[in-house]
Amino acid sequence: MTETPTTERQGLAATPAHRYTAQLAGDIEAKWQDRWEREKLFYSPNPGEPEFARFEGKPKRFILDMFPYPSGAGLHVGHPLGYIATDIYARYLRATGHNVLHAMGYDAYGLPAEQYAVQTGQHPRVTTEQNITRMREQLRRLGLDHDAHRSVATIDLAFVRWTQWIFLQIFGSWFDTDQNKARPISELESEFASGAREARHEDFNPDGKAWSDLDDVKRRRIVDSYRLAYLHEAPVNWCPALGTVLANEEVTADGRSERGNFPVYKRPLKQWMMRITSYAERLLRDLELVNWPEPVKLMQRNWIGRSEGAYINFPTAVDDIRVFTTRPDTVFGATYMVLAPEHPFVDELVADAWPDETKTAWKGVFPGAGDAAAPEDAVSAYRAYAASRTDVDRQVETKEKTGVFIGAFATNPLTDTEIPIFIADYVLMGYGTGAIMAVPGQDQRDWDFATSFDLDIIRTVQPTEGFDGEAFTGEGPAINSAFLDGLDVAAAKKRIINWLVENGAGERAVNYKLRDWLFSRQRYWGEPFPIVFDEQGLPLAMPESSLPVELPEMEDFAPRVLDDEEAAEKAPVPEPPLGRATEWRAVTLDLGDGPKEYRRELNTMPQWAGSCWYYLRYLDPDNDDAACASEVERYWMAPTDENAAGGVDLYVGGAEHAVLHLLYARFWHKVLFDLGHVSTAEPFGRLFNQGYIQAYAYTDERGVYVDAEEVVEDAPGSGVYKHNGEVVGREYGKMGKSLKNAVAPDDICRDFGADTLRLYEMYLGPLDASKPWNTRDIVGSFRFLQRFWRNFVDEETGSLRVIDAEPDEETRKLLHQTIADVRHGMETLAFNSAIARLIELNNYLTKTSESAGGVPRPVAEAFVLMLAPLAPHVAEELWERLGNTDSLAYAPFPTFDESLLVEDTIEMPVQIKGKVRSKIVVAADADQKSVEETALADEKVQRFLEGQTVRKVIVVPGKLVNIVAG
RNA sequence: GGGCCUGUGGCGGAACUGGUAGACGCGGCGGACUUAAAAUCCGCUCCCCGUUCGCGGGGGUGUGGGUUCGACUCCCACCGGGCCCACCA
Repeated sequence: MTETPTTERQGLAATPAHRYTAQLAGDIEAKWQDRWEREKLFYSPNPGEPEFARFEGKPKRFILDMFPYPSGAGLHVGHPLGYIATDIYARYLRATGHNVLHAMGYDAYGLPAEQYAVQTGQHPRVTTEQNITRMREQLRRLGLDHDAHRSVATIDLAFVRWTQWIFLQIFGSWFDTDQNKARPISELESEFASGAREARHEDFNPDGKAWSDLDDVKRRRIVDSYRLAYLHEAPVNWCPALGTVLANEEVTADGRSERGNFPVYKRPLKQWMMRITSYAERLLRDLELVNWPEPVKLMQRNWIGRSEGAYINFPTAVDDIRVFTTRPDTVFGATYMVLAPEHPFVDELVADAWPDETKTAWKGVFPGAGDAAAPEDAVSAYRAYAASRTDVDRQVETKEKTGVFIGAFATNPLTDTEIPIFIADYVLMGYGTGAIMAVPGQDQRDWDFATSFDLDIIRTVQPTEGFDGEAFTGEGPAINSAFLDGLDVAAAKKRIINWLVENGAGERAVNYKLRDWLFSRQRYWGEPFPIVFDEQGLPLAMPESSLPVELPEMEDFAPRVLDDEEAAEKAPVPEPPLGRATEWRAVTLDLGDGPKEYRRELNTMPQWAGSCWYYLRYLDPDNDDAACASEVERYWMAPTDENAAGGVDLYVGGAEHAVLHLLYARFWHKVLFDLGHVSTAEPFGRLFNQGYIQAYAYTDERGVYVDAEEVVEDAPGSGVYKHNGEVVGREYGKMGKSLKNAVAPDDICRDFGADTLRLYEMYLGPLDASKPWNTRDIVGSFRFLQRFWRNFVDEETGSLRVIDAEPDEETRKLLHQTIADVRHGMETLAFNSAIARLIELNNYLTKTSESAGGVPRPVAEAFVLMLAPLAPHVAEELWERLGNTDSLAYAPFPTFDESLLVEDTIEMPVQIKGKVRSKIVVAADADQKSVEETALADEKVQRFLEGQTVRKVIVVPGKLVNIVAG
C-alpha cells in the first residue's frame, strides 16, 4: 500500500502558485546569475579600454576582500560574511555612479593546500584547482558581483612570474638609511665604485680598501650584505612536525606553530631573510595615514615595538660590551651585566679560572649546576641547560632566574667600578644587543636575579613614600647618581645621554622588537625562488626572461615530517623537498659570461608571498609586460574623499591578519613604492575587520560532539538542551566540521535561497561584531522577502500588484525617510539597520496596499532599487516585471527629498526633572518660548508641577523640553 | 603581568555628535481563516505594583560612584566575557 507523503499532498494543495518559495527563489537566482555572467555585467574597465567611456568623469572605488585559501573542506556560512558585505557595498557604489573594482582571487600556495594534497595522495595542483572550482561555485551561488576576468590564483603561472619578479626587485635593492628608502642595488655599486660610499665591511673588507682593490667575490659578498632579501645563518624556528622553518610571527608565545600547534625548535640555519626592520620606522609612522581600526594599528605598533633609550658601552679586558637600555638614567645602579648565553663575546671573555671575588652562587644557579672547576665548564653546562628549556618552562618560571658568572668583569663607565658579567637566558640574543646592564633597583627581573645571585642592589630613583615593593619602576628624583641627583627621570635621561655622547661612552638610540622576516620554507607547494648559486655558493638573480621558474613535477612532494619529539630533537636540519628533484636542481644559464651550470635555490617562498601583492594583480590581470601597468595602478589606487591615503578604498577581512599579512604586504608595497612601481605609500587606505559568525556546539556526557542541527531546547528559555532525548552540554565558539556545528551555505540556499541567506547574515548584527548563527532565525529574513514579493506580485495569479498612481503624503514621507536611512546604513556598512528600515517600509505597505489597490509605482521602484544591493536576485526579477529591460545594477540609487523628512508638527516629550511626564504637539519650527509656554500649559505637566516652583526650563528645539522644578 | 575591546528584554540586536531606552527580527502568548494542522494575516510581549481595564505609579542598559537640566552614551573604581602581547632591557 502506498501513501502520498503528507507534506507533498498538502503542500500542493496549499501553496499558491506564485508564492516566493525556496523553489521560486532558486529559479530566480539561477536565472539572474546566468544573465549577469553572460552579459559580463560586473566587468569594470580600466582606463584606456573602450568600455571605460561610460565611467569617464565618474569616481572609482577599489573594494577588496581578504582572499581565501581554497581548502578542501568547503565553505561554511561564516566564511562568506565579509564577501557578502563587500558585495552589497560594491553594488551600492555602482548604483551611486562609481566605477567599482571588486574581484575575488585564491591564496592557493602554502601549508593548508599542501597538507590536503598529502592527505588525499594527489598532486597539490590537482587538489588545489579542484578546490578553487568548488569554491567558485559556492560563491557564485551567493550572487556575488565579482569581476570574473580579474580573478587570479597565486598558483597561476602568470601570477607566479610576477611574484618572482617582485622578489627579484627586493633582492635587487638595498635600503639607503640616509634617504630612508630602498634603492636599486646598482646605485650602491656605483657609490662604492666612485668612492662616494665607503666599502668597508666587518668581514669582507675590514681595512676599508678601495672598491677597485677588492676581488669580485668580496665585492659581491659586500653587496649581498646590503640586499633587502639576503641569506643569513641564524637560529630559526624549525618545526619538525610541519617539516619546515617558520617566521617569528608564525610561532606562538609558548613556542609552537601557529598552524597546527606543533612544537618549534631553534636551529641555526642559512635561510632567506627580508630586511623588514629597515622599514620599522616607516611602517610605524605611516599607520597615521590610514583609516584602520585602532586595535589593529595598536597591534602593529606593539609588534614593531619601538622603544627609545641609549646604547651604553661597558669596557672589558677584550671588547666593549654594548647594551641597549630605555633607562640610561639608572646606569649608576648597574651592578652587574648579563649577556645572552649565545652572545658572541662570551667565548672571548670567559676566564680561565674563577676570580677571587667569585661568590658561591655565581658559579651557577640552575638545576644541575655543579661546582664547576672553571668558568668555561659552568658556561657550557649552563648553555646546555638553557638550550633544553622550552619557552613554556621559561615563562612559567620567570621569577626563578637562572644563569652563571663567566669569570670576567666590565667597567661601569659612570661609577668606574668593576662589575661581574653573567650569562642568563632572561636576556635574549634577538633583542637590543643581546646584552644588558642590570639595574636591580629599578628593574624587577634584575632584582630577582640579584637576590638569587647575592649581588648589590643600589636604588637610583627615590621610591615614592610608602613604597614597600622590590624594584621601583616609577617616577621619582634620581639618587646615588652623582650629577644626576635630584633630577626627575626625563631630565636625568637627557642629561646622562649628553654625558655619554661627550665621553664617547654611548649614544641616544631607538630600538625595535621587529625582526627581519624569515622568508624561505622547506616545502614543495610554494613559489620557487628565482635564484641560483654559482661555484662560490653566492646567490645570483635569474634573468627576468626565465620567469616564471616553475616547480618540477614530483611524485613525492611531501616534506620529511618528524612528529616524534625525540627524532625531532636529533633531526639535523630541515630538508627541502625540491632537493629530491635531482634533474631540476641544476640548471644551465648564461648570466653574462657564457652558459654555465648553476645550482638552484631549493627552498620555496612562504604562503605570504602571493598575498603581499595580489591586490595589484587584480588591477591588471592580463598584463604580460608588467605586474601592473602604472597608469592602471594610479587610477585604481588613487586617493578618494573617504580614503586620503590612497590604495585600496575598502579592505575587509578578519582581525587574525592584523600583524602577519597586513605587515608583510605593507612592507612589500613600500619597497615597490620606493622603486617607483606603485604610487601610494600604503596599500590599504581603509581597513575593516568583520566579526566572525559563531555557533553553539553540543557535547554528550562522554564529551563527544553531537550534530548541532539535531539538538533541541527542552522548553523555550529553559536553557536545557537535548539530543535524542539526552541532555547535552553547550559551548559557544567557532563553527567547524569537527565541532559538528558547521552549516553549509549550499543547504541554506537550497532551503531558503541566496537572497535570504545574504539578508540573514547582514541582519544578524553589526558587521564588525561576532555573532551567533541560528538557523531557526533565518525564517525571519525569508518571511520578509516573501511579504515583499507578495506586495508586488499576486500569489494566486502572478500579476503585478503595482498601481500607476502617486503615493499619498504619508507614504511619500515614509519612503523618503527610508531612503535617507538606507543610504546612511549603506555608507556606514550598517546593513542590519538598513534592512530594519526596509522591513518597516514593507510592513507599512502590507498594511496599506490592500485598500489602495496595490503599491504605487514610484514607491515600488524605489523599494526594489533599495533592496537590490542586499537581495539582488529578487530585486532584478521585480525590476524586470516592473517593465525594465536593463539590469538594475547601474540604475541610480533612490534619492530623498530633504523637505519630506521634516514634519510640520512634531510630538515632543516633556520631562520634569529628567523623567518623561507628558507629550506636547508643537509646530516643528516653533520657537523656544512658545514651546516652553505650551509645555507649561500642558494639563499633565501642571499636575506634576503642583506645589513646586519652576526653576529652569530647557528647550531643545525639535527634541524635548525638560523642566527643573522643586 | 601589560595593553585593547566589550557588557541593553527569553535570544540576535536598535538608539545619529549626551535628549522619549528596547526600533527591527526570532521566540512566546492571544485572535482571525480552517473540520483540523501548516502557511498566511492581525494584536500583545523589559520588570514590579496598583487598576474603575481607559490607564496610573515605580524601577530599569553588569555593579558602585561622579559630571550634567538630562547619561546606554562622558569620567573614575570594581566585576564578568573576549582579543592581543608577554623575562623586549
